[in-house]
Amino acid sequence: MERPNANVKKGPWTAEEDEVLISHVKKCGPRDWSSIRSKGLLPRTGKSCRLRWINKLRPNLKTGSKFSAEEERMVIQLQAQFGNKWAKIATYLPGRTDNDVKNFWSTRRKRFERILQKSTSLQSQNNKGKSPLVHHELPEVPPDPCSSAIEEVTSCFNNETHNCFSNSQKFRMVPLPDLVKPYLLNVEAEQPILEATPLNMILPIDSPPHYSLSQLPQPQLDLPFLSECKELDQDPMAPDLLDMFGQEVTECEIGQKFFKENAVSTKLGEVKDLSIPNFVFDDFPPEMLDYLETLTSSSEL
DNA sequence: AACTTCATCAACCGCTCGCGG
DNA sequence: ACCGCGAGCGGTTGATGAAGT
Repeated sequence: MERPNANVKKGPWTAEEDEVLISHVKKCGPRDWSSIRSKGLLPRTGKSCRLRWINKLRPNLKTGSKFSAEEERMVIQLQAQFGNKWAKIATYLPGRTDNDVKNFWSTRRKRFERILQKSTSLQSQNNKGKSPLVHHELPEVPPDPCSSAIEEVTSCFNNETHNCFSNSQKFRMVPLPDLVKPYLLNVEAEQPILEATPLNMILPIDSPPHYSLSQLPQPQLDLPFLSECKELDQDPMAPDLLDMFGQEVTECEIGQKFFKENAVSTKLGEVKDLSIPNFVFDDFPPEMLDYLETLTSSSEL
């Protein structure tokens, strides 16, 4: 058993340490991590050894190569589907680790937040002495029965005043592709920067190839269906559910498997999972979440 | 050239989960 | 049922280099 803090080395790995670790894995396989230290092979914790193997030494890793546009799209879609389940997402991206995906996502999140911050501070500067930005200046979008709640949330996210509670029919939209390439946001523009983006337009980014359900990459590991999803699979209600809520999924062409893995309901959590990266919701005040819950539960099955 | 800002990556930490005793 | 342990996961931090000013 490992004794904590007893002669444990931390920090960057050396080539020699890598060699030792690789030869351990060759001998014993990628397991028994803690024995590496207990046998005196390396002064590293089992945890550290495992991480080093998973993230750097494992064969067929795409180390050093940037995420392709395809991979970026996959991450966006899968994150919207699974949330921050980086390990799970990584199984759909050959050669990528959970750490890679996590780093990728947090980089974009930070970038987006920074741009949003710049954007709002610029707006408040521009609005000094003027009447504040009001909704009638913004593009008006007819409510969509399927996605209005989501669009509304999206619009609220980009509206620093959060006053969309009182005017739910007019939207200030965040074009979600900019979550991927937020540098496309024109923060200098005086005019309303963002145009309404219907939800079904969100996914195509930079003329992407179309995924079909069968084309979507399979995970590298077998991910068993959740039991409730098996039930869903056999549930005679399932076609109706697909009609009502699967539309977004099928339009997004995320894939039947994903859909099945996430029990469908109109609860807020699933709305989150199906549509918008979770961080969009992170800073919402509780009343907004309650409000969304109300919106979604009004069409409860 | 010096400084700042930003992006990327590697690694650690704390927590949870599952398993075996 | 409980406990201890190892493995795995997600969040976070720190180092480093590139790009911008």
